[in-house]
Order: sequence, then C-alpha cells, then structure tokens
Amino acid sequence: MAGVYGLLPLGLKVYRKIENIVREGMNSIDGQEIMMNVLQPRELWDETGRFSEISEIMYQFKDKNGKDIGLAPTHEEQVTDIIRHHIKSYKDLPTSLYQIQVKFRNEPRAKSGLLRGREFMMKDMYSFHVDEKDFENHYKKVGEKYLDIFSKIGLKTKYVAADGGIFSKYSHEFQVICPTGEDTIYYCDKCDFAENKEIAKVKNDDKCPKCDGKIIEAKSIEVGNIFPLKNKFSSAMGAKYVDNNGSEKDLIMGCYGIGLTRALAAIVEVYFDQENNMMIWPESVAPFDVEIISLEKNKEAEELYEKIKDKIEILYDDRDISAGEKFAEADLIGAPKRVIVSEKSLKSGGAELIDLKSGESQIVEIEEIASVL
RNA sequence: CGGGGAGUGGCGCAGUUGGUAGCGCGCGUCGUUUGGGACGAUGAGGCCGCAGGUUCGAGUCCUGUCUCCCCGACCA
Repeated sequence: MAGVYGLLPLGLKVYRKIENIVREGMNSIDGQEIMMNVLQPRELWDETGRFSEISEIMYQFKDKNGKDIGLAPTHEEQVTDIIRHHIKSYKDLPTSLYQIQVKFRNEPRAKSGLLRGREFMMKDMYSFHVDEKDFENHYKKVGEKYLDIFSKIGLKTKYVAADGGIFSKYSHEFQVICPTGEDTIYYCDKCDFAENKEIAKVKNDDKCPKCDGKIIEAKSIEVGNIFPLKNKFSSAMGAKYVDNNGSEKDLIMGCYGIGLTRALAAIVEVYFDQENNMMIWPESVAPFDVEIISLEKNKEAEELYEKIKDKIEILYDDRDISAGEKFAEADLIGAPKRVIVSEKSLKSGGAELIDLKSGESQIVEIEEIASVL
C-alpha cells in the first residue's frame, strides 16, 4: 500500500547504525529507553480529547468485540499515563523516557518514498520537569545533542524556529537543506538564525535580523523536532507531583522526535551522486566499511577477506560476472572504501585501495591492507 | 479530499481500424569472456488490475470498481 515500506538487508544495516547513534545520544543526556505499545484503547485518548481530534491521522478501528482501538501516531497520552503512576514527588524529577519504535500516521498524502510514509520508525522522547525553567534547560540540552547526533550520521542540520502547532507558541525543527525536501526555511548565511516559512517574517535576500548577514530561502527535509508541551497533557490526565511545600502541581513536559527512516532517506538524498549513479555513505552509517572486489578469482582476495572479515565490515564480491557489473553495483551499494584485487593490481604489487570520497587510489601490499584499513 | 497520469512475463515498456500477446533487460542451460553494467547458441516464463456488458471474437470498445504515481490541500 502507498506509504508503507520494509527494509532489505542493506537498508536495514544502515538503519540499525542510525538507530544506535541516536540511542547513544539519548542515553548520554540521561534518557531512559522504554518500549510502549502501538495498539491503543480509545479511553486513554479520550482523556485529552484526541481520539476525535486527530482521527484523520490516527488509524482507528473496532476490534471483534466492538471496542474502539487506534494505532499510535505519537505517544504523549501513553507516556503520561505511565508517568502518573510512577512519579509522585519533586524528588523523582526531572526524568526523560524515550523509545525507538514504529509509528502509524494516516497521512493525507504519502510521498517521496521513505521521506513521508504512513508507517515509519521514530525515536520519541518525553521529559518531565518541576517547572518551566528546568524544562527550558533540558530543551536546550536536547537541541544541542540533536545537532551532534545529526552531524554524527552525516547530516548537516539547521536549528529552525517553527510553529508550536496545537501545543504551544513555538517549537524547533532540525532541517537538512535539500531540493527534494517539502519544507521551506529561511536562514542566515552568516549566523545561526533560521525560521520555517510557516512563521517567518523574513524573505529571500533580506538582511538578517540578528547580524549583518543575508537571508537565504531553501527547501529542506525535517528530520527532527522538539516541542514544549507545558502542562497540556499532565493537566488533562492528572499527572501531578508534590513540591517541596507539600502542594500538588502539574508536571511540565517536553517532547522530542527524530524520524529515523526519514533520516535514512535524507542521507541518500544528500549523498547520492546522480550524475555518476553512485552512493557514498558517511562512514558512520555505511552498510559496509569496505567492499573487496575480486576480478578473476584469485586466492589473494579470498585470503585477505578471511583475514580481516571479523575486524571490519566487508562486502566481498567474488561473483563470476563481468568487472563492469561489479564496479557498477559497488557504486550503488556505496561502501566508502573499495579494495580491488586483480591480475593487474597484483602485478603492480598488491591490491588497489580506493577512498571513494576523495577519489584517491593507491596500490597497497596485500599484507599491509589490514593495517591500512 | 480536488486535479492529472498509469495498471500487459520478475523489472522497464510497445501493442495500429476489435482477429494467433510482443520487445529490451533479467532468469535457466552450454560455450567463449573479466579494470566500468560482455558475446553467441538455446530455453522457461502471461487470467493484459478486477467485475460486468457489447460482439462470432475484447489487451483494444462501453459501464463500474480497486490500486499505484505526480501536483495541490493537509502535516497532530
């Protein structure tokens, strides 16, 4: 069906790497990983009125006993339910819970493959605080960590001010500048000023309101966003804590999302070289570190593979097909380094080692390859 | 939801006025090939999206329906 995709072996390998980088990032700012359920009872969502409010986007149906069920498009209600049973005192705060899980959203129009699907993977984190001030410190910390995570997976992102939607006055998005993106942002060519078109007061070529730079308009892909939720959910659902004066107060909340499968697609959008029909993955998420291509079968390639296969991730192509086909497919798979073992390379003294990003190529003795890599 | 386009071997497509369903790639077998998607020979593979209708006869005409893609609207 439209907007629904699975991942084959190469895609899954890349996905897992993205997932792990995100997971480490969340753990490093004291996020605790949990896993919530996808099947949701109507009653929970009626507490905030959202079962009706977002029925357009939430897949909803009746089970065989006539009970209303929904597939979670997001988890504020569920996480608030969990937290109201476990947090009682200011001494339990702050705390952040996150999960990496599938989301279902009945998008009015799925498009551009993994960039906008109806079933996709997301990391969503929710934080809980005693007051706005504590929340804001955390919000800032998560924002900085997000920039760091995106940079680790090879995406340069802009930290963009955006509309707060139904939750609040503001939010922030992490946008990758890319012509295939569906968002439009305005950013300064000198400082970190950036606004989403939905709220922007500037236009292309304006002077930056923060410095003497120039405003540039660009299409972009939103790979993450962070929202203040204030007490919207805690107040509706009775998620309170007792402060140090003994009185009950609403929890102050924030939520923080990263579209994992969308990030995977964004990396391809940015790194795929259309002209040469070639992918070069960032090393941190590449499905393989190295592809070894053996032209004519030779024992040197086989021995090299056996020697290093447990130390680095290698794709070894010893298929009985033409050289051109191996090269063309290796270009599409996009391992950042390539080792070619052939009669020609052996005559020149070893194997040819190519760094795809720089295009640099060198002949390295077979015995040396392992240490060079 | 509004507008546009498309459903025919695994993939990409052609199919004229209604008359034996084709091509390229891929796949099997044999042989020759190996530094940029090789070549020859020979095979296998189709309910023409689905349901009705018109006709002696429908991939083709008519009606209905489902699905996918693109552009909008939408994006909690």
